[in-house]
Amino acid sequence: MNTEIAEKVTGLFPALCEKELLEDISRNGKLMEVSANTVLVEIGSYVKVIPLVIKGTIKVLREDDDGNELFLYFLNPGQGCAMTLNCCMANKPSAIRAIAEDDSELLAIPVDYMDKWMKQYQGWKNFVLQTYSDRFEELLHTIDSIAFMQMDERLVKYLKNKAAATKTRVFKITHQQIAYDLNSSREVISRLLKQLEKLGRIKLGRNHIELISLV
DNA sequence: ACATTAAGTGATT
DNA sequence: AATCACTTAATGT
Repeated sequence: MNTEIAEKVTGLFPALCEKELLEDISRNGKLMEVSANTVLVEIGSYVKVIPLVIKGTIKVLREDDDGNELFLYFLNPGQGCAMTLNCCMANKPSAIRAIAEDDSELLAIPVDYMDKWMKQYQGWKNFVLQTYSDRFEELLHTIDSIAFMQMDERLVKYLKNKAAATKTRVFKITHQQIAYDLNSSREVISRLLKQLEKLGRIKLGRNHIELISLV
């Protein structure tokens, strides 16, 4: 029994605290460290492990037919990837790409245990359902923001989101990358960022953005 | 000093 | 809000 894993899971995933489940997890899960920008799940790939986030931030994004990307959401410690759960159970290729936003630590659970644990452990089942539920809600918000919100609001939301996920107010990022994430164009992002700077809500520099007051 | 890349701008759709 | 064509500024070699 790997106590390191057990401790981390108890701390971050209270839903998974059943004794036998905890033992099962610590026996079969593998801790892995990934550095920033590592691609964890590629679109079209078949996923064989379920990652639970222990430390860091994972960015989940979608891509359209032309290869334009669209940022969906961040995964933080204490969360698992709903898409992965989904794909694993249905044995379908991934519809999303997941990349490490920061240096992160994951607990990888082999998919083979999915079925068994779903039946065997109430806590695991609850965790899976909760994960689905959380993401579903999140996705609805994302849809709202694409369908109904203006770019400026989406940008502010994106910045806030990123700040919350990475727990920092200064990020190293280019306007172009934000444009990719939001499926917009660099000029539009630059102009909107400029406005925010004029309002004193952020501070701009080459390759970095500092958040001042994003209410 | 020069090339490269990020960011700013005005005009057009 | 996106795209184009161009300028300006910062950075690496």
